[in-house]
Amino acid sequence: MATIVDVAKHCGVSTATVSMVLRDKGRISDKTRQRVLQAIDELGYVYNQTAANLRNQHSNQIGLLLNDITNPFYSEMTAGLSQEMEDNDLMLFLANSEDAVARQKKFIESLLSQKAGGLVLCPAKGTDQKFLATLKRRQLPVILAVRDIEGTDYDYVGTDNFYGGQLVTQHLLDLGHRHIAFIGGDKASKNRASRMGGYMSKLIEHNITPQLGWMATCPATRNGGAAAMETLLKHHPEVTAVVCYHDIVAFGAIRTLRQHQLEPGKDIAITGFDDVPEAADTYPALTTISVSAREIGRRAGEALLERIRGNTEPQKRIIIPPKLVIRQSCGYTDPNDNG
Amino acid sequence: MATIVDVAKHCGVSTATVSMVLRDKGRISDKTRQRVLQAIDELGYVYNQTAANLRNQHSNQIGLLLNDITNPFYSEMTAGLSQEMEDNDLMLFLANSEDAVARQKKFIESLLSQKAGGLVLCPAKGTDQKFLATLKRRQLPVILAVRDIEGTDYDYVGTDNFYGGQLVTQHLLDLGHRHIAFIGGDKASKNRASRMGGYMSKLIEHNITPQLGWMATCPATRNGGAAAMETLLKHHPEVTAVVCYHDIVAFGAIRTLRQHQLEPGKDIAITGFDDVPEAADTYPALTTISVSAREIGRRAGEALLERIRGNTEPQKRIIIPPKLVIRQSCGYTDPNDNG
DNA sequence: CTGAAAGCGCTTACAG
DNA sequence: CTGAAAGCGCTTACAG
Repeated sequence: MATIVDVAKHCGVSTATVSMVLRDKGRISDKTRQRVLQAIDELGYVYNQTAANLRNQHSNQIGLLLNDITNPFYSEMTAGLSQEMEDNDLMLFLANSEDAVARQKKFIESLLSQKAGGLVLCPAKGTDQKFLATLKRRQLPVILAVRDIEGTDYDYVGTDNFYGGQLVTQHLLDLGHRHIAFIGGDKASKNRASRMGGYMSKLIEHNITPQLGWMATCPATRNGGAAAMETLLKHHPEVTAVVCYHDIVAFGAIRTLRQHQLEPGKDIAITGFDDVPEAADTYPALTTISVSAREIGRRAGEALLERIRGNTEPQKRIIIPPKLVIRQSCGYTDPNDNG
Repeated sequence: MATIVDVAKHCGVSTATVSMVLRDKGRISDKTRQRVLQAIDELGYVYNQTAANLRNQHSNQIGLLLNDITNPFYSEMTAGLSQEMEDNDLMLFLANSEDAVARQKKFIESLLSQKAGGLVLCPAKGTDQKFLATLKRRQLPVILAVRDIEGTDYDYVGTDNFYGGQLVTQHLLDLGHRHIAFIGGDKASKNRASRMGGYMSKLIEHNITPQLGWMATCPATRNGGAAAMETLLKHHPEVTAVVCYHDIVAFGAIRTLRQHQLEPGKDIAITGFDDVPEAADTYPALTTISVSAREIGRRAGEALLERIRGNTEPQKRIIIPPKLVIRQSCGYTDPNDNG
């Protein structure tokens, strides 16, 4: 395996020169550059990034930690980030925390040990500021994505969950619904709290008292949504519409509806959050909040790049405005006809 | 930042000793080990993997190249592989080729430059043996996943596409269908050819002449499926059932069906391939071929680990048997009633 | 515009 | 069971 030394010898220059043409740095005469390039070609030289990493004290690698890559929302986000990284010759380390802080910690320690250049973090449930503070000390640039953490000064890229919750609830109210439930999500989830906050604020605005029984937590999965809908149906038959924590929960809830021969959009209105690709293709297609996961990934990548390049501006919070996407899962007609 | 040298000095041993306790190698007396561990703790020493990578001439990093991480099939596979990697303290590089050989090449070159330990490759469309042969020379362990390439001796993990195509076609034939179409997938796709081969073999077995007009290629996306179904409906109204290249194509096709007020499973039978999570939650739920993407990811990881550890057995081909999953998209009743 | 040389932080072969 | 030292292949500060 040829090294930079071989290349240098082969064309009678120093290794410094070779290194410089390799990275387009410093002033090298065109003639020398050509000679070096040719030697590289002739020797089949391959740049050894591991040596550069050691010498540079940092690598061209960045991490992405997700809770659940299996959720299409995160796949889309990953695609957006991956694109951004590729365009900048950075390599992307991927790991799935599955919402376990222990896994998260392990991954981040590997990152540190690899001298990774940065991290896009969708923090696992239960991540505390203290943990982030230790990260801070280690000088690793971090961008928080999707899930915010209070009391940190890392940049954050996400959406306005409160407003999204309002948007979807207002839509249901406009359609005439008065008995509106909210299901799904973890009790400790801040995003859930915000979405539910938006939901409740709209109920109040319309003089409807939020009922505790209308609000149920559940794992943010298809099965979680299905189970939550099951108990909701049993105990609160008065409900005519349900706001789901996100699309995946909604899909599970719809499954339960169908098992009860209830038609979403006709017998009961249902909404999601995220606007995952599948949402447009279910039957009826899901009315939901579009959050542009891909855009979140892209913007997180951009923000991370800036930090890696040494930008030390104060904390930035990039909030991508949510949009209501009206499809068929809330029907077209006056819901009072059915409820 | 403390190094191994600092640790060694701090407890009066050599760096060799520290290195050895760090990696649980060689014989170190328990007393020495304890002293070293304590020094590490006291100094807040962090192992520098980049130095180890340079010294070892290879890293603890492996690559995963996908065509489309946005397809839930690949997300599931990624989750399976990621799990396997984590269990073995390997880091996973992810990249999306989007079926462009140029991107694929670039990623693999980065991997080589990083001295990655191996690669799980879902080759991009148009990958030729020649390219794989050069990889071979570079000594990078590679496992092919999902898409096979002829004329290479790399291990392969995938499913039996031909048999899967047969399974689904036989099901449709059993239900009484005689005019069965096959839509979706790229003309050059080997997997598509195999699935379609299975489909045709079953038609022939039942004395049905496969019609060219019943078989349409299309991009393997939702929109591709939707468009293909559109033209099929227009030109071949005699068709009562359609085998889709995979689930995502089927979801797009179903969208078109709905737009024409056609009910899948009643007016027309439709099947998928992959058994993506969504398939169980669409309405009607999709009859499809289960391929266990997660298992493919896991097995690919296992196979790669073996190769990394120096196993030089001849090429291994791991074929995970496909299973027919009957749901509602082909109906329950005699399809002749409708067609 | 180019060269000589130190050093990044490990691991391992060798000696004891 | 442990130590001294070479070397992995780069990059950069310095000198010219």
